[in-house]
Amino acid sequence: MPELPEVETVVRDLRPLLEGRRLVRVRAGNKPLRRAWTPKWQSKLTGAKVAALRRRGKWIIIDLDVGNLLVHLGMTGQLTTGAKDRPVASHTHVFVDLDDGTQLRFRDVRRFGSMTLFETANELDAFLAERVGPEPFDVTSAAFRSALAATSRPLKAALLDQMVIAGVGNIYADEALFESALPPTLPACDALPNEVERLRNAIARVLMCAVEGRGSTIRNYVGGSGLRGSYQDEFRAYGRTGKPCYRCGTTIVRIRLAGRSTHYCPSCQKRA
DNA sequence: CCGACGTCCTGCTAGC
DNA sequence: TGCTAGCAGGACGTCG
Repeated sequence: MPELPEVETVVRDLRPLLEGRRLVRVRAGNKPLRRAWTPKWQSKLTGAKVAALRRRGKWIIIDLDVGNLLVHLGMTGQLTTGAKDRPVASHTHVFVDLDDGTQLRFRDVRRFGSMTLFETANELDAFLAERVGPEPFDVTSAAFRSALAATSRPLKAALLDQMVIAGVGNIYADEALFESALPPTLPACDALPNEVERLRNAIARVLMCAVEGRGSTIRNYVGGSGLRGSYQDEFRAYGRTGKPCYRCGTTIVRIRLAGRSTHYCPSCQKRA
């Protein structure tokens, strides 16, 4: 469900509610998540103080004085706070009581998400280093160009690769490709330098606008305080199968690429 | 090594 | 109305 803008929104929402708080009690259900929850973490986390909240790619990092909690929302994950006694939604897997009487909850219907504790910063950094590449707002032209030059996969597949660029998922890959008027099927290594630069700028622009709109709510995404996003109203390619292209009027088509639905305009997402 | 593809899981809906 | 195939903001293991 969540890509960079949604994850960033959750982090921004939760930051003022979590930073400086102490964890009073931590409880996890027994249904396994993507990465198994270890029971000993419960005691390890009790009394821990939240130093900071940050995002890396699609990962949420909760820095504590006893280590770092690393959260991934997978497809359907929700991380929210609120009154401890609010009704418990189905598929809620982790409950964290805070010292101000509120409760942080991790809910994930499909359980593709995870919440794990790293006891040292080194372990966390090593874990992230092997699966998260440059942030889209920081990546240099040269780095992005060489990452794309190194693969023959279609552009769409390359954008979904978190080591190529962190935080882009199925929606924003389609939106950025539309914005830069590039075919999703183009082998990444065939993209010309000016095309790569156009794509890099489009990714940053699309993600920035989406963050401003608090992400996209298509199905069940909610921010840290339960608010929905609005960027779904700005989609120009994703989910617009059969509708006219905003640029040229041609019907937007959907194909299967890299195992994912891919939406694009067959007429204007072509090379000059 | 690289890339394509299946799998994990549950719920919703389009289409018969 | 009722059923079911197919699909869903992701990541990773396996196979060729």
